[in-house]
Amino acid sequence: MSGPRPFANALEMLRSAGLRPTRQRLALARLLFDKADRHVTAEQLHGEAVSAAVPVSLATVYNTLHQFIGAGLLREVVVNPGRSYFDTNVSDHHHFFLEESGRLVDIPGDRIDVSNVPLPPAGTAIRRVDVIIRVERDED
Amino acid sequence: MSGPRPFANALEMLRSAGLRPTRQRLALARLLFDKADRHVTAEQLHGEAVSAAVPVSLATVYNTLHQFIGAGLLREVVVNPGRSYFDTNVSDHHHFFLEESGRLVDIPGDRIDVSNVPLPPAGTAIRRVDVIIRVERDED
DNA sequence: TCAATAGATTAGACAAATTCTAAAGAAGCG
DNA sequence: CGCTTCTTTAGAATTTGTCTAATCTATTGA
Repeated sequence: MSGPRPFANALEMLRSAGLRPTRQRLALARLLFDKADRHVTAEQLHGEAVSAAVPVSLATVYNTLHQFIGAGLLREVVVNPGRSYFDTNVSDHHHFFLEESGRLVDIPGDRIDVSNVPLPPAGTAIRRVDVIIRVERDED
Repeated sequence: MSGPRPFANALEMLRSAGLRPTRQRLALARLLFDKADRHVTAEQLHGEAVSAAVPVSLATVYNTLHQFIGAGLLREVVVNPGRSYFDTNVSDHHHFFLEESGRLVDIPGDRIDVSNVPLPPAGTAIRRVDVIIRVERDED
């Protein structure tokens, strides 16, 4: 759905990112990338790690998530004030956001067109375009 | 830039919204709407009120901002985890976000096209489409 | 005008998410 | 193995925003 994963396993992925393959980082990488594209919060991921009997603190989860973002392995999605989602899909795409449930749904980049974009303010260059389509329960 | 303001003054605006025109709400409405389109945080607005010798607590600033949102006088823009911007422009439009400075710049709705939007997930309806163009300082 | 009342404001406590700090632990390297 | 560097961690601190209970104020109608 978002192209082949570039890494055969977590160890290789961490090595390529220049991050020491510690027990915590290996476990978090597996939790994040072994399944399909995911949108997780730090608390969620920490809960999964604890459930999987991986000894890891919440501070380390935050550290690791930010290191993964820095390495381009992960993307942050901001839809809600006061809570961040971390998206394992780093290809070009956008999101539906279901406000009631807090769920994010990917929209592949080629399934939506953003065109006629004006020039960015003087002295700046576009880094990323985020389209967030906020949806609500349909009264049927 | 965003059409004529629908209200001649703050008093009339609050009345139409069914909100008692208290000293605090009147002052905050003037700070927000007397100038051109603005993007402010709650802390910023509180600071402005205090500077203008308006006695108002931060709690009231938050209450008032949310009441104004409920009345359709204001819109919340979410671009940064852990901080909300309140936008006095409620017409159809989008934003450039300058990450380094935290500044928002309006993009009129008719200056950008979002097309070919896929159907929302079953049982949901689109409430709003937000386009956030993240820009960074251009290395010239 | 004035008292009654419904609604508004406030200080300060509280809450949630995230970051920081300083100390202890683990990796990598010779 | 021992040294050095990087990592993890508990817990404190920070930040943003909300809640509570008491006080205050706008409105209303006699």
